[in-house]
Amino acid sequence: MFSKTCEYAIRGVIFIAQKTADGSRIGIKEVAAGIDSPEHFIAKILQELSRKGIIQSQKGPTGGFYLDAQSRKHTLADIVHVIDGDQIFTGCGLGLKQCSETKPCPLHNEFKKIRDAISKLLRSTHLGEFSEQLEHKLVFLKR
Amino acid sequence: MFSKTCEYAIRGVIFIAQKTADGSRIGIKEVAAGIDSPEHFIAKILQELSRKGIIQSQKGPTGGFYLDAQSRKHTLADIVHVIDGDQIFTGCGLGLKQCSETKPCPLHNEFKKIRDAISKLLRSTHLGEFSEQLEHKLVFLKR
DNA sequence: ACAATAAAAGACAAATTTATCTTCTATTGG
DNA sequence: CCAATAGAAGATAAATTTGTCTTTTATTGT
Repeated sequence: MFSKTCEYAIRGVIFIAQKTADGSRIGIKEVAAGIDSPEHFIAKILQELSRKGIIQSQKGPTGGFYLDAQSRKHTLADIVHVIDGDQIFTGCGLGLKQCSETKPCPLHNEFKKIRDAISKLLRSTHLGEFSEQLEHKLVFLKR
Repeated sequence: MFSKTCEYAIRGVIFIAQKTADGSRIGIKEVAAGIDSPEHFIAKILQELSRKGIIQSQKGPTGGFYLDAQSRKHTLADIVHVIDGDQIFTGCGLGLKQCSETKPCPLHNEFKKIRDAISKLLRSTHLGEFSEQLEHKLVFLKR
């Protein structure tokens, strides 16, 4: 469904949201350990999300990653869009570029329903929700 | 959603179903041209599906690929299962191996609905349906 | 039996994704 | 201002997926 990179991205951001609900920052090593991912790999991913304004980062001592008020309004769809592009939102299930409403592949309408369900889910899940969850179930972000 | 290999597989089998609805056989070159895929690549995919009994093949002159009565009862789910495994049917959307009903990831229940919709679609689409379609819209299997 | 045909199989190569390692830059506290 | 800290960035490498090429095997019609 998502690339591995995107899976790490979502897990990482959820972890950050949960761990920095009080406005504090969290270091990359802690994130990597928290979601059981390669440190430098998740670092690059978070840098990308930071550049795009989906999350915030701060260099130097006491630095780390966190979410500001604006970021908490972002959705999972924003993350997926930055990392995997819009393939999952608009792409044909059979990988056909020319597939469209007017020239549909044999499964176009069926796939459309599923794509729409995925889009709706991702667009309606805001990052702030994860900060607000009382029971974080952190262990379940590890593989 | 699917690997490229799996996309080719589905497109290839639909094409074969449409082209051999009369019980005839179709050569690998024609299939490759028909779905705009690398010849040897789709060949390997169809060989695998043939070994697993999802489609039939015949060597030698007048040989080629086709579907028998039994194969027409197979579903898209069977193809996906052979090529991509059961990840799409049962896997966690965030790639977590330990994610389950009792230890769910933060998106488990939401992803479950989507997985179920995909499963239902794939399991309910039988290969025979494509043989029976009057208007084949063959061009829409090409990229 | 023989030559032609077409799928099967195996080796190899390119491309993409995933992961690692090293160096650079910004920030903080003393 | 300096040393320590921590993210940013770039280069490199491993693994996986995708694609290509060559040889083998089975089948057919003559």
